[in-house]
Amino acid sequence: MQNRLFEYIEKFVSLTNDEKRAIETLNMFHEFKKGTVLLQEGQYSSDAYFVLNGCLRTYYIIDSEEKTTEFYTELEGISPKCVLSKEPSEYFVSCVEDSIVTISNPDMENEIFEKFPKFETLCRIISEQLLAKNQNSFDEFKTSSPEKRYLNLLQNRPDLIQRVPQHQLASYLGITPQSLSRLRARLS
Amino acid sequence: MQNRLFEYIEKFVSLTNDEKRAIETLNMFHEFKKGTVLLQEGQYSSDAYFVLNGCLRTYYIIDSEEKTTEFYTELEGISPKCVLSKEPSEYFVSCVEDSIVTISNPDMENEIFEKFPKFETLCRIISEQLLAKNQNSFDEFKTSSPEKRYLNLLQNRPDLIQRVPQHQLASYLGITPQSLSRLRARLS
DNA sequence: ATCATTTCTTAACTTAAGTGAACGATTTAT
DNA sequence: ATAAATCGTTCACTTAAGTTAAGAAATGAT
Repeated sequence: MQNRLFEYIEKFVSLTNDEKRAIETLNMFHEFKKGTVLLQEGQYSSDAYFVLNGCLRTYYIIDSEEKTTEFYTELEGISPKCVLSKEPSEYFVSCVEDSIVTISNPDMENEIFEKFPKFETLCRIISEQLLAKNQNSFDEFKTSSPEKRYLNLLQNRPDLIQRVPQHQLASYLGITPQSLSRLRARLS
Repeated sequence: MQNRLFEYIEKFVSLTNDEKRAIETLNMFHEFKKGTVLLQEGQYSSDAYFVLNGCLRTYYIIDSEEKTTEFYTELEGISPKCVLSKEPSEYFVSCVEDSIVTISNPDMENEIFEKFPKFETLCRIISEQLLAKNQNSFDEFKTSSPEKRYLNLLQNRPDLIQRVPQHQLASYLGITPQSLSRLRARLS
């Protein structure tokens, strides 16, 4: 699993053995069972998650209904809003599957940044890319109908449709589970 | 206008006179008339924009219809996707009002980063914050009905409803201009 | 100032999403 | 293994959004 992390990082910057060792000593690797809640609504937390294996999801509970807003699979990371805002979290993070995840926090990051400024460059680049990607997803969402969004998902993340329960997918698509069920029936 | 930029930056990091002068020599300040198109669909560009005064919007043309996805007003920045992807832009950027804008590009940024590493920290922090903000907006969008989204907008960016044409607001809310018109009638 | 274009609203109609409820199917807990 | 809870689908009904069209209002161009 370490290797998977290093390979990911080396898509952006090269790593010396020293740097790899520095990462290893941080002891960031954690394993969780399906259903484990990593972050609760209302909780203060400074933890960011990076998925090495498995699947996490973020969801709100609104009018006692779960509203899933995002799924994070292999090599995707979540830096929850509450980490930056330092306010209680508005949403939950939990494991859709058994998952292997790294957990880090700003203190660890700053420590690494000081020793190896390269990592700050890494984080800047990744943030910029995630922002562009997120903006793009948002644009696609705004400019598409639920049906188009579902077809899009089939194209771009077919794995999600397999590994994630329908009712979680539904709110991810901005609709009710019933509508998704109908939509699927309509398409076949 | 320079001052407005410095004040913004100094919300994140303090600036020495040296650093201010370095920024000034970059000559980033530009003034545009309402309606000016800064970026065309299909165009390659490495320019990022930061609004000091006025309002920019990003929009797609889909089936010969304009779909507005975002508005950028005072102290908001756009780093178009095509700058990072190095592919032709999928969308347009134009001025909703007469606007004063800084234009920068990765070369300028890297030059500054080398001289003043502090600016890379600045950019990382801003990216991280924008990402969190963008994710939050996306979440709100997904979990709200068009009506709720409109009411939200009234709350959070009432200025936009004044300064921006209805039909541009409509696609920003993910609906047609007719639906927005109806929705407004319904609410009063 | 006038004309042309664009924008906003309204209306009638169609289509799809929300809602509430029911019923197997599946999963989870004991 | 069995009961309980959750999940996915279907149905009938309601509500709202998409679509097409038309006309009034506002804006922009000459």
